Amino acid sequence: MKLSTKGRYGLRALVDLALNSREEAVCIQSIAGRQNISESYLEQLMRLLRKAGLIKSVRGAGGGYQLAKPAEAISVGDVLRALEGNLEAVECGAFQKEHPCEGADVCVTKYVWKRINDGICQAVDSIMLAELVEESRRIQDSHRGTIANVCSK
Amino acid sequence: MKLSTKGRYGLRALVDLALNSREEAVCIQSIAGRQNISESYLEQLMRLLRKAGLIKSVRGAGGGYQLAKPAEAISVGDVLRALEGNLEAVECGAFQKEHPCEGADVCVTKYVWKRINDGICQAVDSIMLAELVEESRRIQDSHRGTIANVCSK
DNA sequence: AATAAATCCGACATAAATACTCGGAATTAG
DNA sequence: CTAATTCCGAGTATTTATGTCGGATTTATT
Repeated sequence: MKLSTKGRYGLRALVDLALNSREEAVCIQSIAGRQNISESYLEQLMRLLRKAGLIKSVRGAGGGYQLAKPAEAISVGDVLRALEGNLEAVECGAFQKEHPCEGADVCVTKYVWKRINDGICQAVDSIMLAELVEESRRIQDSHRGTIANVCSK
Repeated sequence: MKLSTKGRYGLRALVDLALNSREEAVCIQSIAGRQNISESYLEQLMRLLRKAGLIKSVRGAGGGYQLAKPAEAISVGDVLRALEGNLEAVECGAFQKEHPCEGADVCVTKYVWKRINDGICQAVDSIMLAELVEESRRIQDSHRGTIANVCSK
C-alpha cells in the first residue's frame, strides 16, 4: 500500500522542472542533480511523463524538457497516474459496467474499496502542480542562502 | 499502490467470522471454504488479527475464532492496519516530531503525501465492521437460495 | 564535417516484497 | 487415545520494484 519511487521521484522532478524552466528546456542531469535522483532512472520517469503528454522534450545538445501545458492544468493525480498506473488501492471493478468483478452483488468489501479509492482520487485530483510550485517558491525565498538539501521521499 | 491479498482476504474473513459466529467459535477451514481462500494462508492472517487483539482463538478440537470485541468497535482501519502495517502511501514523517524526514522544511510534496494519507485514514476509520456485517445480512436475505459465490478481490 | 550534449529505447540485473506451502508441536473435546 | 484444531517458524516460487547499461538518434556549436 505504498507509493513507489516512481511516483515520489517523478512528482518531485516535475515540480523541479516547473520551477526551473522558463523559456529554455531543462536537462535530466540538472534535475537529477538538484533532486538527488539517479540520472538513468529519472530518464525512464521522464519518458513516462512524456508519453502521458505532461511534458515535451527537446532533443539534441542544449535540449531537455518543458511542461507540455501550464502547471495550473496539471493535477498531482495526472502525474501519479502517469507514473504508477491507476491509483486504485483495490481494482475490484464492482462499480464498473465494463469488467465487473464476479460475485460483486454478494460482496460487501467493495464499499470499502470504493471509499478508499475515492479518498485517494479526491486527494490527488484536487491538488494542482501550480500550487506546489507556488509553495515551493515561497519556501525557496525564505531559505535564501541556505543550501537546499532535498527530501528523500 | 495496491492493497495486498492480506488486507483483502483478511477483511473478508473477518466479516465472514462476524457473520457466522454466534456463541461458538468458527474454524479456519469453514471460513476458508466459504471465502475461497487457502487454509494455510488464512491461518497466517488470523494470527496477525489475533496478535492485534481483534479476534481471540479457542484451541483444540471444536476450536476456532471469535471476535475479541463487538463488531461495532472494530474499524476497517483496525483490520487493514493489523494485516498490512500502517496504511500510509508515503511514510514521509514530515509532520511527526519523532523521526522527521531530512529536508522536510524545503519539501513541498509532503503536503501531497499528507492529503493522500489523510484521505485513506478518513475512509478506513469511518467504516465499522458492524456496518459491513449488517449490509452483508441484507444481501444474504435477498439472495436466499442462490449459491453465494464470492468476490475474488 | 566533426564533436559533444542531449534525448530515446530496450534489455538486463539485483533486491525486495508478495503469496503462499509445509511439517510438526501444542491443545482440547469426545 | 484419537481426531480436530490452533500455533509457529521456516522455506519457496513468483512478481514487483529499483535501478543500470550500451548504444542509437538528434541537434547546437565549433
